[in-house]
Amino acid sequence: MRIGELAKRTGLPRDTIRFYERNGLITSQKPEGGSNDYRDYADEMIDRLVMITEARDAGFSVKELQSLLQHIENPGEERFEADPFLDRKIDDLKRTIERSKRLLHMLEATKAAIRGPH
Amino acid sequence: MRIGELAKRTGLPRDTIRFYERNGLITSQKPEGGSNDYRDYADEMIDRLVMITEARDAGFSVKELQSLLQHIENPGEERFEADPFLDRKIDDLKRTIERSKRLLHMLEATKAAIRGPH
DNA sequence: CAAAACCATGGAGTATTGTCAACGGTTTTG
DNA sequence: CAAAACCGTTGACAATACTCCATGGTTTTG
Repeated sequence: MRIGELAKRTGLPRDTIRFYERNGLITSQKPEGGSNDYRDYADEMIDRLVMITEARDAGFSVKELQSLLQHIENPGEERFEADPFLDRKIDDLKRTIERSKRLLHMLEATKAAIRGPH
Repeated sequence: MRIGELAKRTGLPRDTIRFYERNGLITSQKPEGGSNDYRDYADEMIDRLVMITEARDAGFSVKELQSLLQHIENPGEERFEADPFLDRKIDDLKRTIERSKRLLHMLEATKAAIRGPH
């Protein structure tokens, strides 16, 4: 699949996809002896981009995603051992969820206060 | 309280506090006929900055916080009516929480997969 | 009272995350 | 086959959120 189709399927602009690729978040194959230099994307990149978008929206930076995807793709080495990076990200996420819940309750209380007692 | 103490109590750098003030997130009194031009901060600004930090960490932009704090401070006008801005922010927050939970489960699954079956 | 610590302002600098435009080549389509 | 649609690269531009520095004045401290 070429970049235009990938863009259509994920809803992301082409330039954003290229940006993520430059930063190692996704990969493509460049046809060897072809007459063009168009990137060719595997189907899996669709899900991957959707996941990347979710993670970005959840506060993960591109740099964090580089490491994260690396760890997910390439478990290798530290099998049977704790992965400090993964553990830290999991903790961050838990804290983010708690923080968001606190904020949510605050906003809901504010809303109730504004509407006044009924 | 002057900016140095506020910085110590909130853990934020002075420049960040000034930045937030420039952007209308907090306020201070400038002594009228004094011999200096030092800002004077009320105690409430401590909690306010803590809340701002939480909201920033939860993904709120400074611009959003401007509006949000305005709405919280100044309910006035639309009493007894729905506040679209507040409602939208509440929805955003709910979506963020769900998104983060999905991601959390994914990371935990990844962790389990890496550790392998026991 | 002098040195150290603190404060203000203005403006420059930085990192992150895209987004856009220009230019030139390739593919698809009517 | 010509125009439209697509693709690549490079480099500029932009918004956001700080962060730092220079300069100069004020307050605190030993």
